[in-house]
This record gives sequence, structure tokens and C-alpha cells, in this order.
Amino acid sequence: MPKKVDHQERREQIAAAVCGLAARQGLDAVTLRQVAAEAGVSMGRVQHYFAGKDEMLLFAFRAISDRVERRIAEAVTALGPDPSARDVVRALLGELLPLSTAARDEAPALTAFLARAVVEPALAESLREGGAGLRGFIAEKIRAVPGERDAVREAATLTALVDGLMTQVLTGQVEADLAVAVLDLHLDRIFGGGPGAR
Amino acid sequence: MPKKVDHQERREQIAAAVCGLAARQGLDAVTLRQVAAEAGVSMGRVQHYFAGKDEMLLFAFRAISDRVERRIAEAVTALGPDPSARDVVRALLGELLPLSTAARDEAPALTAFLARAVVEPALAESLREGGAGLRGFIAEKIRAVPGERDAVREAATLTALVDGLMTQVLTGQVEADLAVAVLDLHLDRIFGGGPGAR
DNA sequence: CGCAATGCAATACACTCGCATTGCGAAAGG
DNA sequence: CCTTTCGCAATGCGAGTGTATTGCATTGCG
Repeated sequence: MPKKVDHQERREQIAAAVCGLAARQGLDAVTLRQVAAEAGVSMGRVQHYFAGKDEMLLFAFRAISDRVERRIAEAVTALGPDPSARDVVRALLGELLPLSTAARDEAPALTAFLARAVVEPALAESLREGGAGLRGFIAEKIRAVPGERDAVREAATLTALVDGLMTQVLTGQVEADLAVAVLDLHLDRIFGGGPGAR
Repeated sequence: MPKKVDHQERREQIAAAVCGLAARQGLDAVTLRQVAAEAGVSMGRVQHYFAGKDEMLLFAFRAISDRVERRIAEAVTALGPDPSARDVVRALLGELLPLSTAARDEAPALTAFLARAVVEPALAESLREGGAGLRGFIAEKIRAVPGERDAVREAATLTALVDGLMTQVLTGQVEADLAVAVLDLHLDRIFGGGPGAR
């Protein structure tokens, strides 16, 4: 067996270039040559690690989804031990809005993939998996709130709300501040009062 | 002056082809040749009515935005005289969700343009105009509700929610039924009780 | 030392893209 | 009539696309 390189790492490195390109210039700008240039590698290398463009895009979408998920997990654990349900949900959803530097880089790429998922079933399926997990987790947290009747509906409301806020912030329809205020207002409705257990 | 044709009508006819194509196959499939084929005209004609692809896309986006607006106005007037604020807002937002045949055709095209607006300022500006008008109108209706504190925030919440619901329905993340239930649940929160004045 | 398998660069290929150009038929004003 | 102007079809062009192919350097195994 000849040379050994970390196959997975190389693929993720190329996926990062795909996402960066998609975020700044949209998925239209994601061509094999541009991706290679963005990653600082040759086009042959890109071809070596992906059977075709579609597979590359699908992998890149899964990669960025994983990155977001990991970032969310970090934000939640950063809350310390025994956080309130409200704080957990807020931290979770806050990571989806383009507030931090990392999220600002990822959000445009996510919306680009989202739009493509409307016409590409392979992406839509991958999207559904992640979305279902997210809504399930939120629903679970909401169920912990006394007096909450329909956790599934509330969870769907929250994810849809954040989804919409993300695109509205990215298109400059609302300021990031307002988006946060809207999210907090809605969390108040579900969990009652302000931050913490209150 | 030679032959006379309705310039505006021809442009809108081509714009309809753009939207249909974008809805079914995404904006990637919107090429001058494909648009011509979809509209059943020659490519020369498409070029004759638009200076370039970008102008065509911008016009198509404005055209579909206008069509949605008109459909919303119809739905609202169809409520009859003196409708409750809740019913007006519900009819308005319901037309944005892919429920009716017309909306199901338009929604995918809208999301395609939305994603492009993230990286194309010209589209984003046009989007902001329409969005601001929509939020303003909703805020006005909400202000009519006694005891409502922050109409602007509530209006932003509603538009973001519907935005998110639209994409989640289109990507198969939630069923249309659930989306309607979520919308109604949230309208209840703002306007109180069920439909009508209750 | 072979030597085969791997990682990758380079290039060729068949298309397709948006755009510019050319030309011509039809129709309204002089 | 006849000339001018508009509406449009047809074609060509250069750039860029995804994919396939070729070739070679490197490397671990026998």
C-alpha cells in the first residue's frame, strides 16, 4: 500500500471551500475549478476525492450541517451545569441566527443549500434528518415546561421562526437586533418571563 | 412607426416562463435558451425584451412579487366587508404558504429568488421594499388589537414565521397541515381565541 | 530491489452559457 | 410607393462547465 493520506480530512477541507464559496457568491459560483482555487489545490485533487459535482455538494452540505450541530452542542454545554430549558433552547436557536462570526459565515451557505433542497431530493432528505432531530430535541425541552400543551407545534413554530429570521437578516430585511428581540419575545411566551428560570 | 406590440405584456409573459422554470428546476435551470423554450418563443425574442440575464431575473422577481401581492389583496377582499383583524392577517399570510394551487406554483420560485437575494444586492433591495410594506400592513392590523404592546416585533415575528414555514413545507420538513396549525396557534396568541372576533 | 497501488496534476473533450451581430419581413408615416 | 423603423429569428463567438483520460511521482509491501 502506497502513500497514506487522511481521506476524510481532505474531503472536509474541500467541503469547507465549497461552503465558503457558496456563502460569498452563492451556489452558482461553486464550480470544480473555483472550488479548487478556493481550497488552494488542483482541480485534479477535487476530482480525485469526489465522484462528481453532486456528490461533492451533498457531502459539503452534510459537513456544514455537522459543523453547525457541533457549534450548537458547544453553546449548550457552555451554559454550565443544569441550565434552564429556556436557556438551552435560546442558546441552540441563537447559534442558527447569523450573530457570531462563525454563524455569519455559515448562514448564507445554509440558505443556498436550502434553496437547492427545494428542487433536489437528495439534499432535502439530508435536510429532513437534521431538522427532525432539532425539532425533536426542542419539543423535548418544551415538554418539561408545566402547562405546555402541544410541544410538537411549539417546536415547529420555533424552528420555522428562526429559519425565517435567518433569511430575513441575511437579505437585510430586519436587523440582527430585532431578530434577537423577536426570538426572545417568543421564548417568553413559551417559557414565561425573562432569562434564567425566573 | 411600424408594428405595435404590447411591450409590457411580452415581458411579463417571458417572466412567467422564468418563474415556472425556477419553480420546477431552480434558478440554475434559468438560461436564456431554456426560458425561450419554456415560453415557446425564440431566444432572439427574449434578448429583444431584456438587456441581459440579470435584468430579466430582476424583472421576473418583481413580476412574481406583484402577482403574489395581487393574490393576497384578492384573498383579503374576498373576506367580505368588515373582516376582523385576525382574519385579514390570516388570509394574507395564508396566501404565502404553499396551500392553494397558485401559491404552490409560486412558492418554490420565491424561495429560489430569496436565496439569490442573499448574494445579489439588486434582488435584496426589491425584496426589502415588498417585505417592509407587508410588515407595515400587519403591524397596523396588530395595533388595532387592545393590549398589544409591540406591533412591530409581532409583525416581524409573523412574517419570519411564515417565511420559515414556507421553506420547511417546500423541503418536506413539515406537512402543510402542521404549518397551518402552527400559524393558527400563533395568531391565537396575538389576537386571542379562534377565527372571527370571538 | 522490484512493483503494484495510490495520490494527484494536466490536459483534452464535448457541451452549454450569455452576448453580439446580421439580416430580413412587416407595417406605419411621408 | 417607399423609406424608415421596429420585431424578431438565426447564427457565431469566446469563455467556462463537468467529466474522462493520461501520465507520473511517491510509497509501502513482498
